Amino acid sequence: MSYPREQSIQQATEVFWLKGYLGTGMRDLQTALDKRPGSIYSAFGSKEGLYLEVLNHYTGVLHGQIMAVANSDTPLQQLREFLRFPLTVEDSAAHKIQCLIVKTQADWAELPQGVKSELQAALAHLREAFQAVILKGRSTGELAADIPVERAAVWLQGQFIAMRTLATSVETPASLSWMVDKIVSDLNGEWAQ
Amino acid sequence: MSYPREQSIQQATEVFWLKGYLGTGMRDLQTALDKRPGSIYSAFGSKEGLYLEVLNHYTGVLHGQIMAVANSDTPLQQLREFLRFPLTVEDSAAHKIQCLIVKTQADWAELPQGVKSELQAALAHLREAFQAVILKGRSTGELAADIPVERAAVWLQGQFIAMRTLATSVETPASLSWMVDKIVSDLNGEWAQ
DNA sequence: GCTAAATTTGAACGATCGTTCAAACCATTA
DNA sequence: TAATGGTTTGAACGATCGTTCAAATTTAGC
Repeated sequence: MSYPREQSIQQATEVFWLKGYLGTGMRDLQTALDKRPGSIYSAFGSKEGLYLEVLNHYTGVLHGQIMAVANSDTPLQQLREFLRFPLTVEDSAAHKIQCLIVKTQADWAELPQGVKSELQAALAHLREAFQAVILKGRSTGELAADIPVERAAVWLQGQFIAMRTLATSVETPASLSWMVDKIVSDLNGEWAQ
Repeated sequence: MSYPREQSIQQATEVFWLKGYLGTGMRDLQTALDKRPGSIYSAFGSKEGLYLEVLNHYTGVLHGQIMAVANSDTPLQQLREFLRFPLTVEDSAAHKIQCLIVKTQADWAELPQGVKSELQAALAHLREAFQAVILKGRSTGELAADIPVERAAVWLQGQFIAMRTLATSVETPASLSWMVDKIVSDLNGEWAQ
């Protein structure tokens, strides 16, 4: 009984990811989920409620991917693959290059309070995962022992945003893969205090 | 007679910058410009037409700022100040931290074609300015002679996006000013081919 | 097979969207 | 003063927005 709910969340994710929170209408969602408005409202309460579930699910998956990087034996090597992956999606899924969280963040002033706070929480949650990557890299020796962990985590999140934003505005995202190497290289660059 | 037009564009910029293209309604604009719908439509044709003028004006100003960096004698020093500046805006203007172009880019799938192409052009135009900064830095010796110019320009645009996006989601943007130093330092970091 | 509870349906609501246009207004010239 | 040409006005349009809810349908228990 809660299986179709999971399915609805995935279909809604597709729409929100493509059109954004403001740009997605209830009628888009009715089409995507093949459900009438009353069903959606009885299951999720509101457009915001549905989006919050989408966002939480999305964040959980992304967090899991980053933690898998952190938990590997060669985190920096895995980080490379994690960063490179979105550059390789086919054209038909080009909207998936940009992170759903960053995309929604852009509409900040117009978002309902519930979405705002959940976005903040999602960003903080992912930052923890990036921090775990840094810590693990330090323990495997792939990163210098004196790298400032919190700053590096923020910075890494920034590089993640930069690459994915640039990639959305470029014809062949894969041509940006040199940036992955620069990110990893700069991680071991200067961190002057 | 075209002075109030300039003024209207500036007032419209404020609204679009705060609320985004989708989030801004004609009624928001009517209030901000203190004009009735007919006046706005006779002057700008449509919401899209007004936004295009806003975007072009905005891009021109930003381009000018970056070119001023490129034309200075110490471009890297000026780049520092250019990058640091948005981190110092007062709370009431927090929406000005994020670049209007990047903000609008996030709504890509929902934008009218005219806005899409103008956004692409704006990004390319600014990239040229960043490229001029790199070239000048190379010629003053602040940058290594063998730095890959085009890649560095793209990368610099990415760092610009990263910093401003991170800064919008942080309580005290000024606390990110260490990132400015890292950007300049990484500019002289590895650019392995 | 019958009943009760849970779920789904889809027409319809009021609000707001971008936009239009006849009428009112204003400045300039005759 | 009267006529003219350009602006500005603001009520109103059709479309779409998020949402509601009584009725129809499906499901579960006996």
